Amino acid sequence: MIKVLLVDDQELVRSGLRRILRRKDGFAVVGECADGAEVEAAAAAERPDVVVMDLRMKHVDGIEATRRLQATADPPPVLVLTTFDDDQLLSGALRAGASGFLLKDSPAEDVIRGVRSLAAGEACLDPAVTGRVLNAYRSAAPPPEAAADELTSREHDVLALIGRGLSNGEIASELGISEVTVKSHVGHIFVKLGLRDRAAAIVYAFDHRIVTPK
Amino acid sequence: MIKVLLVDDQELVRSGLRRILRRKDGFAVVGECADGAEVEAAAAAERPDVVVMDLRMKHVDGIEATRRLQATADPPPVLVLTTFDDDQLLSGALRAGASGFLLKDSPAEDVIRGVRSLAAGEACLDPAVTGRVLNAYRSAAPPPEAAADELTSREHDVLALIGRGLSNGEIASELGISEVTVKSHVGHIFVKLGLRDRAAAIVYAFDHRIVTPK
DNA sequence: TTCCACCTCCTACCTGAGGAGGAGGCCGCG
DNA sequence: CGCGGCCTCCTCCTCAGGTAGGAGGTGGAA
Repeated sequence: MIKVLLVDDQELVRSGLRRILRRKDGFAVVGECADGAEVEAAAAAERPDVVVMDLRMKHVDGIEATRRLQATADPPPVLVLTTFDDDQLLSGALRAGASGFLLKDSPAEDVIRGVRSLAAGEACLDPAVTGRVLNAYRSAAPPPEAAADELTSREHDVLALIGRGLSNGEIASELGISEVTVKSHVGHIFVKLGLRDRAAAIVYAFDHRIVTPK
Repeated sequence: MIKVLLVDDQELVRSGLRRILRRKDGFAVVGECADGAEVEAAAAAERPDVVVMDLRMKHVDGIEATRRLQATADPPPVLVLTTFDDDQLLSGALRAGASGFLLKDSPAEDVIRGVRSLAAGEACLDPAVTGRVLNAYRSAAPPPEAAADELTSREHDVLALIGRGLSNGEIASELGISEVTVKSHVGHIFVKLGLRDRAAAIVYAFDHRIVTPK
């Protein structure tokens, strides 16, 4: 039996979900909240296996409620169910610790599947948003540091500092050598990598993961 | 009618998939490959809407085949179907450009759903692996878009081009304005964002996801 | 030893980038 | 209507950045 806590400020939505879950075996709605502020207390009292959470709510929105809930001890997984397919919401919800993200125009069976997945410790994404998460994943954990191997180790050091936006003078004092020497290294880097100026070098450094954003 | 190309070195698996797809309306298996090396040619000949791809194959494995396929013009989406839930495979397949990743112990209906999703331009992940992708997403893409909103839209355009390593002159011709004007915009950007030079601006652009690596 | 790659530092020179300070035109808002 | 923000373009000036061509020192490999 999977215990579910429903969080949505609209009674209509909650009753719809209640109905859907009741029609299937194996689910029990153990509580409902109309406001994100109530979620923590309700979860502590009812110990649900899954929390189904709307995002747009008055007072405390779903993202903040999710964040607070996930900060408690042994929190239940949160399945976000929202009307709006918005990057801000998606990112915010997942970063707040949600394990599932479904759009409200999903068929009822998808919601059922989602709740089951989360109860099993898995995660669940709406197909409509999976692509975007995938893109982030792809660009996120890059394979190795690609082949900038034509560079000597010193040149590599210099390129890394260029990639951080440092001037030749700063690189010089950072490495404890003269600015002239830095210029020499920089020139060699440009020739070897076919770059035109340090702007191109910075872009190269990011593209080849010699430095990474923020 | 969704045209599907099956790629698996085991005839048994292909026939199983063929059967599953034939039982449902709206699917047509337009080709089969037993080797990753054949995929490119088959896709070019049959123009499938979705490619269902095994990973473990002789000669050319599924990841390499996916990579090659995605490098062609207007490639079909690839749904990876594999026996092994392995991080290396997951990461490799997604990075190679796969839009879906399902495990072979998924129920038939999940495969059907996956193919439909991919044909619709969406993506699809097995619940068992979604969690890991989500974790990467969380730790990876901090803010999808931070507030560089103090910039005017034109300044934002200019910053994006700076971030791609362009010179003032190149930005000018790209935007169809004079280099002098570009310099003016650039100066305003520096003041507003507290940057010292264009090197810092490039780093800023990457850090704030105004441009992204590779 | 000789050779070579690398690191270091040098001079001299040229150009793009950035700062300072405006100016004119367009448009939306009070 | 006038004000202010934005976009556009201008000049004059300075300097960091980049090019060109070298020279001396080290250490490892042939």
